[in-house]
Parts: sequence; structure tokens; C-alpha cells
Amino acid sequence: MDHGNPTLEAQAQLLRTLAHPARLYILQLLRSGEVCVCHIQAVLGERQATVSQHLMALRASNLVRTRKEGLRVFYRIAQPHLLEALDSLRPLAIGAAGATARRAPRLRLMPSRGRCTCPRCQAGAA
Amino acid sequence: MDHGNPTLEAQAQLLRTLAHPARLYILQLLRSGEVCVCHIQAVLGERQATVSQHLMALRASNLVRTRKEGLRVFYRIAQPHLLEALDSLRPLAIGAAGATARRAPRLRLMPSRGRCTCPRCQAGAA
DNA sequence: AGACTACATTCATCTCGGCGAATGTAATTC
DNA sequence: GAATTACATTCGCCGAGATGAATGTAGTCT
Repeated sequence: MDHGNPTLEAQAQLLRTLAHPARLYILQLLRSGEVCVCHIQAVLGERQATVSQHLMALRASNLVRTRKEGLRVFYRIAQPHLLEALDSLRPLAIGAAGATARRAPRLRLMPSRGRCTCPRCQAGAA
Repeated sequence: MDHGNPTLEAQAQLLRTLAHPARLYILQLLRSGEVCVCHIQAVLGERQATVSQHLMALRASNLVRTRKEGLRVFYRIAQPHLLEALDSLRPLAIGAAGATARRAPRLRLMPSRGRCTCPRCQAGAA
């Protein structure tokens, strides 16, 4: 059995980084490939600073990497196994619904406004 | 892609429940089978109330089940896939070490005092 | 019944994380 | 160089979670 608790604390730290719906959603966005911040911001419907803070948290835990291209910064998943692990954890989340009465912060997405000025978005824009 | 964000919030809630070294350690303890609270308390070296609070959190998320036998309460893993999912997440924790300076609460185990009065402990006691 | 044991729950405090607001910075454009 | 764009970072406040202390409760024992 793993008695070395530094591992436990590191793992707890990782879980805390993941334990936010906005960050989980960002990671899901990155599943299909690298995405620029403006795109994340448009889909998420959050303020730029807020999005940047979430991205900062993901970077601090080495879950994402960045690539700069001109003014834009593209994010991508650093550890490919991360999404698999999250997927395996997903079915357990259903039972964890009613945990502490009031819960994780709300996340309101803006599916209609998933457009930004980046090339990826211009491709299918109206 | 999963746009339904209630799933995201439920998953975030699950991760928050898991995001504590003491609770992670309790789940690892339960890997080998059901364990009574006194045993968890002895190994963890935490106060009884603190341990009970962590167990309460795990129960609220339906991660553990209880069985009462006399005065003792035995805890066991409710979802067997949970430990597999945590195992798959573990290797990613190494990179998440230095996240926001100081973070997850410390956990000091008491490996020498892993004995309580329950039958399981008396079996191999000195 | 009373005392005791093994857990559970509540309450108060304190720290930490999330959010808003403001500011800072690198790269482009003029 | 000044202005603008696209992100990043810092600061301050507020609410959620962690801990300690105290109390509550169910089961056992004599």
C-alpha cells in the first residue's frame, strides 16, 4: 500500500485544480485539439480575466501547455491520459450530486456565441 | 461534445470531495476491504470528529457505504471503479506538485499506531 | 437504569479559493 | 512611437471548506 503521503497531497492538489466546472469544460474543449483563449472565452461566456485565471491554474498543475502565435495563445492538453482519467471518473459523478447542499459554482455556457475572431472560428462562421 | 453542464458541476463536486489527502487516504485504506472507523482514526492520527467529517463527505457523495456491527461502523467502497479512476489519475499528480505555492492540507500519518481494538487490528497486534 | 464506548453532528473560527475590478505586458498595426 | 489587440497578473472582498471544541446518539455492559 502506498504510505508515502506526499503523493496523496500532490494528488489532492491535482484534484482541487480539476474541481471546477469551468476548468473541466476547458479541458473538454481542448479534447479536439489546441484552442485559443479567445475561443474559450467566447464559449465559456466568462470574463477574460476569469478565463485567464482558470488557465493559470491549469498551467500551474502542468495540465496544459501553451503555444504563442502572434497575439493569440493556443492551449492544448499536456497529458493525454488526463481526459481518459476524467472520463473514467465521470460515471461516478452522478451519485455525487447532492453533496454539500450548495455546490460547485454555476457555469452558464453560451452555445450561440461560440464565435471569436480566431481562424478556427472564422472557418465556420456565418 | 457534452454541452450539458449539470454533468460538469456534478463532476466538479465529486472532484472536490476527493480533493483532500485524508479522504484519499481513507479510500486507499478501504481498497483492501471494509474497515471500521476506529481503525481509520488510528492510522490517520486525526481526531475522531475530523475523521467522521471526512467520512461524512465521502458518504454524501455516495463514494462509500456503511455497515453497522455492534458499536462499530464499517466503511467500504461503494463504487469499485472509483479506485481504478484514482489510480489512472495518480501519475498526473506528479506534475501538479507546485500549483499555487502552498495548498492542500498536510497529512501526518501514524504508521506505528495503526492499531485499534477492532478484530481486524487485534489479529496482527503485538 | 447508569456508565461507557464508538461515531455522528453542530457550532465557531479561520484560511483558502473564486470572482470582480483594475492594471500590466507582449505583439501587431498605424 | 502611439494605439490597439489578446492575454496575464495583482488586489480586495466574499463565500466555501477545514479544523477544534463541544455536544448528541446509538449500542453495549454491569
